[in-house]
Amino acid sequence: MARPTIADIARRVGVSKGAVSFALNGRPGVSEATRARILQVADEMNWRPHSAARALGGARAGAVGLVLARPASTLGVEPFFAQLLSGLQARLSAESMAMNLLVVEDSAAEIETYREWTSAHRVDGFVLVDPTVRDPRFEALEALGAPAVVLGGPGRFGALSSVWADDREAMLSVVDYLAALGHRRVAHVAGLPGLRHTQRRIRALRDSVRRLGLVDTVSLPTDFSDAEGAAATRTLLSRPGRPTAIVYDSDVMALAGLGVAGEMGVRVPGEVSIVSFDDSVLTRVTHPGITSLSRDTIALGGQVAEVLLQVIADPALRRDVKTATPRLVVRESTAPPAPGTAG
Amino acid sequence: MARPTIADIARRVGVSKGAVSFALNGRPGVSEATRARILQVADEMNWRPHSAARALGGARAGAVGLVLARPASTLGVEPFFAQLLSGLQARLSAESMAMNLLVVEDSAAEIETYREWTSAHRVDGFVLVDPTVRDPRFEALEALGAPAVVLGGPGRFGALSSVWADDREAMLSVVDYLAALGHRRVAHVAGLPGLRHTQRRIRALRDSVRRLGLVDTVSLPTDFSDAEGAAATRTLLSRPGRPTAIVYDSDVMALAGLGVAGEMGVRVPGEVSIVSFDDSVLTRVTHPGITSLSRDTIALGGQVAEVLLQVIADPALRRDVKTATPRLVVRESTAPPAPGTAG
DNA sequence: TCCGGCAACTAGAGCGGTTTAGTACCTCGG
DNA sequence: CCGAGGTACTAAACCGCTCTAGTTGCCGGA
Repeated sequence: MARPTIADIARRVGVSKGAVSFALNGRPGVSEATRARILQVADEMNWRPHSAARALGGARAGAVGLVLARPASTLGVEPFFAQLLSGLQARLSAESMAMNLLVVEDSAAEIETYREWTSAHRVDGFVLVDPTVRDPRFEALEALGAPAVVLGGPGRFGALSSVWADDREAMLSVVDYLAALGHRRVAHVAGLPGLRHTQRRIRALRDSVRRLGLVDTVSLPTDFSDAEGAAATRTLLSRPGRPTAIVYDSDVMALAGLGVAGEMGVRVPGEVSIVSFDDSVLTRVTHPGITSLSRDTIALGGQVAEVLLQVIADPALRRDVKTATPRLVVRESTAPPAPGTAG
Repeated sequence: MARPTIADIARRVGVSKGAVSFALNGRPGVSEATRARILQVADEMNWRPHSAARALGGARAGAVGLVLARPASTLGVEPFFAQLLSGLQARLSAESMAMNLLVVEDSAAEIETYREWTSAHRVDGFVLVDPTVRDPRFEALEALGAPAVVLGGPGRFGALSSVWADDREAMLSVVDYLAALGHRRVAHVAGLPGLRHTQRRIRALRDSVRRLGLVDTVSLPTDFSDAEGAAATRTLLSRPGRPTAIVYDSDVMALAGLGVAGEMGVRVPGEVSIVSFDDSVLTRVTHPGITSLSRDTIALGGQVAEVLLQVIADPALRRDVKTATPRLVVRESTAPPAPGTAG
């Protein structure tokens, strides 16, 4: 027998489709005896709901959407997304919610996908990542009236809810640590300049200069690729008055930087200290291990999912959840600067 | 105005719903003039198809499913999936097909997901990865009659189509290269022992012993994690008569192995050569760079998508596509063995 | 002139659920 | 013994789209 429908169950039990629907959805209108009988028959017939039919009636789609406007190559190397994804799904699957994932070219395509999926009732809500400085996605999503959660830093995302970490505080803790070790020339290999968190980190570093009396700090923007991370490192290490410590916005770039230092014969941490803003297996596995800011990305995914579920349940709701600030895990890539270089 | 339906368009143009449906789907039954008018109005009203309604009629769901039964932590570190994903989507999005992704605990949960998504018409077909030696998923999918493509090695996957690479040939090419450099003691840090490709690689290595007159080859299975990769490396390098070359089944493990060698003061490639079975940014970025088998994973994803689309279009079809065998990219982690260690 | 055939369209059933309006029956107070 | 009110159910509309069967009008051939 092909897929059974509630009509099949109704016939077999000898009740109406409506009664079956009530019973299967646990709502009042049927006696306990009838409900039990219907559930038993549904189970025997191996019935499963037809999500399309449900969605048609205006009910939940039973899925959330995540659209990424990042080049595929960038996606590949960062553990961040995979971990975020599994954290999201751990929470979502408890609610039998699926996840629609799409990788697109740019944010225009991303917005078009939001339109299509909303119109098509394909998803009940969206997760947004990588908020940029003047991000057209917020307005578009608000216009669509689709529930959404932004994963980003502090600040406003239109009327959208958010889950955020304090990048500023994290950067300050890194620079405080380096300054305490005696470093005065700290450089920063940043990520995409358009991203909000890149801006926040750059600003936090600049503020540290004044506060801690550092000299000569600089932030070089990159596209997060290993190639640009390596190039930026090469630039920094070739300068007269080279930095004694470099902070990288991602673990892949930190790793690339470590490679460049080795290549140039610059000892780590003897001549330059290295800190990564992201922790992952990569930072643990290298030799020397890389001092990193560590956070529980899987838990972060769970929090995002939680907030999204709440917003889906009550679209009028708006929540802004601050997550734990990443803490610094010290490994072998950081040490006090060599005497004579610290000026 | 809320989301427009084809009925709204029909009313506005002054034709029936059926005519609108014909026009929008590019099928005969309306004149060119009417079709143009309908398309124009649809565009003006910003109409988008409601995929649930389409799926209800028994038509395509407009999505494919990828269910991964891997621990989230393993997922994170390998660029492989992200690249595969983007390759899949590049091809699928040309057909406006979306992708439903789910990470589950084990293959029982995976099979249950296949049941649910098939019943619910949520997807039109599936991509299967990580085929194991006696894999229950093939039978389950055949019973469901769902179109599917297995990404794996040569061999039968029940009646399912497949896209496969020749692991055996790849392993042989690695061992040939190492033997040509003069290595006689080659070790292998393998992946999960239950996976078919792990078995094939182990067998290929064993066969090389006889063919090339190597001594003392060994394959240590792992769970693909950096921890087990490091542990296996430690074991191998502590042995009397330690190997002069180690082949790793993944880039993360090769990286971990490189770290362990550094820790133990074993020079790479002076005292031990290292080869990774997977190429990615990680192998390029380290110092020394790791010699690796390289393949175009994004293109691979495209091929899988192509075959899946064909099988969805004609479920009776069965295709087995062999992909290009990975080619060896030599970097600095391999060299002839030091004199006196090669025996 | 009439009819067959075709192009261009319409009407409406159907997909598998949900939901509302309505009905039959039971119970209980007065 | 009657009617109000609650419970347990049925019938059917409805969601947006597809697709089949039918209808209309026009053209060309005998």
